[in-house]
Amino acid sequence: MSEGPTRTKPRPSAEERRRAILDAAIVVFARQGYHPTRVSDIADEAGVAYGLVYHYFSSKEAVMNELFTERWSLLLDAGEQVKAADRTAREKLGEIAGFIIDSYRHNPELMKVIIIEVTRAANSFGRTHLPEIRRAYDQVAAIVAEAQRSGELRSDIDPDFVGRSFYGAIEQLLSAWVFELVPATDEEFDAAGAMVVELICGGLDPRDA
Amino acid sequence: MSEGPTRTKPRPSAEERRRAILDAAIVVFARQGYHPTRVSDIADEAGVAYGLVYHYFSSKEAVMNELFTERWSLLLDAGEQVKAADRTAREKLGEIAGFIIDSYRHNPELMKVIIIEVTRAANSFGRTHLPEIRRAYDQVAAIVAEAQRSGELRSDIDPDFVGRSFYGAIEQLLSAWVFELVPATDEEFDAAGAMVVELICGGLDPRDA
DNA sequence: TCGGCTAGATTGACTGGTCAATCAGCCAGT
DNA sequence: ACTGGCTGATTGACCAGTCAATCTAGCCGA
Repeated sequence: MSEGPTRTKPRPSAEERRRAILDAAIVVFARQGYHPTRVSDIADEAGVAYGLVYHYFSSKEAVMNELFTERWSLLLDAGEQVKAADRTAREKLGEIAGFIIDSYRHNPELMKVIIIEVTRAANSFGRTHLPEIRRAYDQVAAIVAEAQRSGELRSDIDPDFVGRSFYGAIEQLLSAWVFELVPATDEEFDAAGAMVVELICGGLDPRDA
Repeated sequence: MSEGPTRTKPRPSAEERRRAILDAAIVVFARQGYHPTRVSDIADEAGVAYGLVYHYFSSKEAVMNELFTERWSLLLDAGEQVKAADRTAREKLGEIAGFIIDSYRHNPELMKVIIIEVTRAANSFGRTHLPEIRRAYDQVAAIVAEAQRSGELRSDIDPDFVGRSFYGAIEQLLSAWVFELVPATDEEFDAAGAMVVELICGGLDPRDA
């Protein structure tokens, strides 16, 4: 076989290896779910030896935590930005919804794993990461509370409840795409954000239409 | 020890035994979650031998399925009743929310198990029972669709999306009680139903208030 | 330039512990 | 004395995490 003249396979850097393992984990977690996947599945998908996973991560659980934390901190950062911006509450909620929907659009497997295995998995990772998850709810609640103070939104509904419901609606939205109950097309993605905001902010009353 | 004169322990009927096992399962599933509970935990809680669980049920999974199906069919029946009733959509959704909240009020452990282990557990029982779960969403969607046709509700939001969001909000509501983020008091129970309906049907617009 | 040397990366067979499910009988009630 | 509800020790499968051995890159002194 003709080999290149100098080197044919430069060994990947530690960072690249780590990334390869994380990316492989996204693929297999998305395909089979967290619990049914064996560590060897991750290693095989990444094309590395079983033991190497433990060289870069302390446990299978740590791999999952890394995936979640990495992405969720982006979401929280975006939320803080939006919260501080000078816009109507409606626009702010629209941007948060849009950010999440775009995350799904560009990285459906990762978002599937995060929604199914963490956010909705109240007894496993959802329990562990409750504080971070709540922080996202609280951002929405804060936006709503401020808008209630200024009179932009009616004040007779608990803002914490709105925050939870907002994410409840979004979870259901993504779940429907994940389980292919609704086609995950660009048109759906574009329409979905507006729908969440309309439902939560605008309600269903015809006086509004 | 003074024993009664005739019989001290009439052996429980088969039906009673079966019930005792199901009730024990509710307690331990609610306490520890489905996956971490061993079949011996159920047997111990019920005060029966390990093997007896397998006399009445084919597997640990079958116990869980029975718990879910038993209760969910009540919910679906109630939903059909409400759907057919002669009321406004607002009232109908209020009754469905009220039914679920009352279920939690009177049987918090069972509802905890159903919400956490089935409804929100998209990768285990949630997957298995998706068709039945969807049926509940569809009832809400049908109520909304009819109200849209009659003009009671605005028509520019997909009723299927409303159905999913409605249950998304309720899931979050119950989850908050389950994890004691919000006190599960009678006042909360009474207020919660109205809040769901207001948010989903009434929206947040002050023009409405 | 070359060989030896070390640290860190990489390998995968193996171990230990966990349970779900089975099954060979036991015994209470008739 | 029979029979079917009932018992619980046993078995078999599974898999996360360990670890001793091997490899490789790059450094250093001759």
